[in-house]
Amino acid sequence: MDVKTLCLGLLSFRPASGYDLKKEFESLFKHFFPAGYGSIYPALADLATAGYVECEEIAQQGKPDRKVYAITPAGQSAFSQALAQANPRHKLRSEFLATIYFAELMDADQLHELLDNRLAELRDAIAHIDQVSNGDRDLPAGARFVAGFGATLAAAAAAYIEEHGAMLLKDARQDSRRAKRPRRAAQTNLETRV
Amino acid sequence: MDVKTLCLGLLSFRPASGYDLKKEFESLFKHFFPAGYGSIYPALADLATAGYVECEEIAQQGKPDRKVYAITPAGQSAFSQALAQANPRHKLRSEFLATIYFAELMDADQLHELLDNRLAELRDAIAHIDQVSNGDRDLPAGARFVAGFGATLAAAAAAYIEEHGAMLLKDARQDSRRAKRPRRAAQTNLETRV
DNA sequence: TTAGGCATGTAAAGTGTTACATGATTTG
DNA sequence: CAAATCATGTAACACTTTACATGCCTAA
Repeated sequence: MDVKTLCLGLLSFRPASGYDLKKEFESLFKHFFPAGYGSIYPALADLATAGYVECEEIAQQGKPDRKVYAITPAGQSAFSQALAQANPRHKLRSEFLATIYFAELMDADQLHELLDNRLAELRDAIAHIDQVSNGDRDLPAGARFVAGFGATLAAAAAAYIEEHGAMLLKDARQDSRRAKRPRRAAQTNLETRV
Repeated sequence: MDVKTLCLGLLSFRPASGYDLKKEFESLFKHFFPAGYGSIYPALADLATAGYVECEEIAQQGKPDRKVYAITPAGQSAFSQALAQANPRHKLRSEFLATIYFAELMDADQLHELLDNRLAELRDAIAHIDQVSNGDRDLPAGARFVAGFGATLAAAAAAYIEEHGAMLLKDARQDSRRAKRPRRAAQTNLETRV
């Protein structure tokens, strides 16, 4: 399942332009399947070439034509097949964890910042998901499941960092260049919560 | 932080061959930063060209020379800089969740299989992490944090699927072509646990 | 008047995945 | 006897990311 297939799937709900699709990617998909214009526009062009979608151009004043894509019967069946495909993957690549792995080589301030940033991102993600899923009262079951999944995992990640972040700090280097400055880290979420 | 940088980081602990590094990637990194030979070998070649590592070739009988790479001072400082870099990302791309998003377009058997497969993968991941981290009693703090993080999140994901998987099944299509067969799904983890 | 939203795309660069290619030794 | 482990790498392919390129309208 690549961006192209996902676009096709979204078009199976309703016709949309590339711009519209980008907004959908920004809302729920943002945290588990991000995509930018650079992926979406070429994907739509490919889908049109394959005959899976049809494009209606709507002229506008002062803006480029709005190109609204609609799925075709061929597209519907192609998407069904894609859904039925055996093994959808769940790929994670975390530079955050890779960095933490080398915690002993970092000084305490660096580590603090790293953990705090990640915590902030996780809280933003949770807020974002809540906002998106509360905005739409009757979200379909699939969307609700996905939103709940995302929020739950983000909460678990945040809780883990809060509970276990301290164990990294103990071992971390005290960087002499920084030790004399008042500890900026003292005001962080981490310190106040752990 | 790409595969190249991570290889450099691993070499900062001890010298190793590409084959050795692959094994390290298979152990703890497997679930949050996977890499294959196709990434590792070119990475080592690039690092050597950049002067960040040095290679000692050890002749062997019946096997290609074993090339053991060791980090250089230049490599050490390059890696330190990479660690200090502000914003390590945490990238997720889940075809699993993308598929679930379209749950209403799938029939119940398909969904069951999908959820069960994912549950099985999560349990394997947890078992794998436990095995790896119990194998080594005095794992450094960074590694312990990462292992715990992975196991915790996998457990949270599994729990979420067990608790909320049923809400997808209710809405799912009953596929008439399959309805008459004895329900294979009846023996799954999901059914017995939810 | 400035920032943000609307609206399209292209091109190059960067990365990673998969398949290919080879072959001896050890373990069950 | 078969499968796994040891051991290296290349080449093609796929895919995404980022930067570039353009330009009007609306709301604060």
